[in-house]
Amino acid sequence: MSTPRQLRAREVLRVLIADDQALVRGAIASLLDLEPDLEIVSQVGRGDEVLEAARSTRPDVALLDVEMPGLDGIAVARLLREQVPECRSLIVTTFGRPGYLRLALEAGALGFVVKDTPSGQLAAAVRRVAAGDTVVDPALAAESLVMGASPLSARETDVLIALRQGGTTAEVARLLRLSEGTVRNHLSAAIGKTNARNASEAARIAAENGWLLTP
Amino acid sequence: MSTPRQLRAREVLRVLIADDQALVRGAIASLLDLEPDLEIVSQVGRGDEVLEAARSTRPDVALLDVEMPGLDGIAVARLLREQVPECRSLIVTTFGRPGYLRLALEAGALGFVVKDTPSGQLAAAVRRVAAGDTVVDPALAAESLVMGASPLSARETDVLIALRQGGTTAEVARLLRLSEGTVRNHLSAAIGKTNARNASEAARIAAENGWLLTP
DNA sequence: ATCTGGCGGTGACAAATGTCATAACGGGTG
DNA sequence: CACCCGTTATGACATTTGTCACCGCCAGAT
Repeated sequence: MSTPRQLRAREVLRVLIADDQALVRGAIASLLDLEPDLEIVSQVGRGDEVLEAARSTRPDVALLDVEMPGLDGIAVARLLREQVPECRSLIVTTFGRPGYLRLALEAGALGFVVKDTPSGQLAAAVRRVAAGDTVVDPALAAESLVMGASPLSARETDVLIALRQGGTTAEVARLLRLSEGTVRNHLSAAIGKTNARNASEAARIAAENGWLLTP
Repeated sequence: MSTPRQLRAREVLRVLIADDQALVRGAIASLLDLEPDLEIVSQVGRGDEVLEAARSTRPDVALLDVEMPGLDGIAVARLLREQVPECRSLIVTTFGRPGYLRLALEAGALGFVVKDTPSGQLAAAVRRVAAGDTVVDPALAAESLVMGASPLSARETDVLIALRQGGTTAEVARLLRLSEGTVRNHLSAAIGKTNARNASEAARIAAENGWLLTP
């Protein structure tokens, strides 16, 4: 039934895996290695190591975690699109942040699945992305539509990001070279837009919606 | 090639896997299935489904994620210890919270590894736990010693937990049936003990240290 | 029985945070 | 050009949050 006579060069799909948790990375590799038409050609644990690995091992598909040290998976997808365009990106992430999906697609990723999709479907997603189809988690797609894009302005986003790292507003002001009053203004706007009741809740809500990635 | 003539009863170790992320769960299963002496007898995605699965499938070792809906992995380990004592527990967690380790050992878990240990070592950890040895991530063990037990009183812990769910102190007070002033006092104490600069930072620090699990 | 120390609680006070009005500046857009 | 929007900034003000002194309770020690 399969077609042994079609001796295309593209019979075996070369796959790169990027995930910061070694155990998960190895486990996914062993899962995909069971498929005869998939070959794991590279495994990396940091976002900023993907590009070099992709250049040297020429994968057809890159499985990218979003949360990684060095560089997040969405930024990596953007780089791959520009510099290694023959490698398609499939984002595989822990949290179903609706905003991540939109950013990922804008960054040129073809696929987006969350880590609690059935493990049997991953190989199928890889094949479809390799073929040029887009693969998107349906539940997340729906949520992403209602949620829409981030309502936060660029500066408001910066302030929330800084707030999650340094603690107080005074420190945020110093970090961003702003006056304290300005920081409070941005925070007040962000609190209103996120329907939060204080700054830390606003930061939490924004993070949960995937609005704190620099686009 | 395998050894059909060595018909020992204990030749194959029966393993249960509990993790809320289906993809990770399946991937770990396929990783361990490569080992001829390990057999995956059960996979569950919720903490409160483990006990029933353990009773019906009689595993030798249970791999338990800490973060799970229904019941956290440490509480599950405690239950297994009491009600299915022949099943040893191995905690496999995403975050290396030092406090988790201590709680896990107190709950009767024999092993504790974080998800960024090399994937090749997982099978070895399973075998050692099955044999009754304790397996602990060395880096985490050292950190756990310096960190020690939680400095927070029971009530302070309650307040921080409530703060992470409801937003403002007023809501925390209503949730816990306390006066607002009392909540502020507990928070002040917690802020001092954690060297934080405001309540939300204290909550974050306590969570990162694994001090917010009800022991 | 009395002392003592930790914990939980109350109220007063100080400091930080959130809100609002206002204004100047620059970049786009009609 | 006039206009709108985002950014930065200031000052005034209400509210929330953090700190502290003090009190009552209970358990263990003396």
